Amino acid sequence: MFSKTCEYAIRAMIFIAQQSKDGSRVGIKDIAKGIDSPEHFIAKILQDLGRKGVVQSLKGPTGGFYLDNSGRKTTLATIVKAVDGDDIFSGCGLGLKQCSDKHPCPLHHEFINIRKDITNMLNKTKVGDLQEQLDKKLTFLRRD
Amino acid sequence: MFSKTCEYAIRAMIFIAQQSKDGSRVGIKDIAKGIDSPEHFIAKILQDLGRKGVVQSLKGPTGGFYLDNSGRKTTLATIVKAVDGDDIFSGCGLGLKQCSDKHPCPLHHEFINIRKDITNMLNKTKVGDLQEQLDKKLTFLRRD
DNA sequence: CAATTAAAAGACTTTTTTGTCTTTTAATGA
DNA sequence: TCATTAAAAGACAAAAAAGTCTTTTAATTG
Ligand code: FES
Ligand code: FES
Repeated sequence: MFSKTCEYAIRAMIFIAQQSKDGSRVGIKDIAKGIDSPEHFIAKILQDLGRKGVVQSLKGPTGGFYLDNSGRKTTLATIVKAVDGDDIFSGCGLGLKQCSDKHPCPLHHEFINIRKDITNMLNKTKVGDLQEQLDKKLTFLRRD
Repeated sequence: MFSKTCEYAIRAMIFIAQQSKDGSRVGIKDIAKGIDSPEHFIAKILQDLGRKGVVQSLKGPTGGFYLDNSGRKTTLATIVKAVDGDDIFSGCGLGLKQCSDKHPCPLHHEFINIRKDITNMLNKTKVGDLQEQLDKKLTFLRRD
């Protein structure tokens, strides 16, 4: 469904939202531990998201990654598009070069419904909402 | 969603169902052309499906790949499982080692609905059904 | 301003996926 | 039986994804 990179990205964003909700910042090492990902790998992913304006960061002592109130409203769709591109939103399920109603693949009519559901879900789900459920210990970012 | 290998596999199975419906067989070259895939790559994929009993084949002159009436009832789920494993049927959407109701990731409750829809779709869709729509030129296996 | 801290940048390696090529095996039919 | 045909098998290569490591840049604080 999503690339590993994208899975880590989503998990990291939720973790950052949680850890920075009081206005503080969270470092790469804590993020890597918090979401159980390779430290240098998630660093690279977040730097990329930083350049794209999806996450904010600050260097130096007391520095780290954080999300402000507007960042907490970021949807999963924004993250997925930034990391994996928009294949999942508009690509053909059977790998034809173009998905098209006029020239549909055998799976098209079944697939577009699923694709629409995925799109809706990603568009409506905000990082902040997921972080709130995490705070209530209703969900988890890693398996211990 | 699916690997390239799996996309080619599904397209090839539908093409084979179409070309062998009169009891004849279809060769690798025709399959590769018919679904616009690399010839040697789809050969390897089909040999794999052959070993797993998902497609039938015969060597020598007049040989090739074919599907009998029972093979035409093969579901997409069978093909996807044979090629990509069952990650899409039971894996966690955010990459946790295990998907679990007791220890859900932040996306779990949204994700399981989509996963269920995908599973249902793959379970109910048979190669033969897709082939019939292809015959009526309602759908296509390649872009020209 | 100097030492320290932490992200940014980027080179590099490993693994997986995708794709190619050659040789072998089996079936057919003249 | 022997030449031909076509898949099976398996080695090999290229590209992409995933992961690691080192050096540079920027912010903070004493
Ligand atoms: S053409 Fe394949 S999903 Fe639309
Ligand atoms: S735990 Fe992530 S989808 Fe179920």
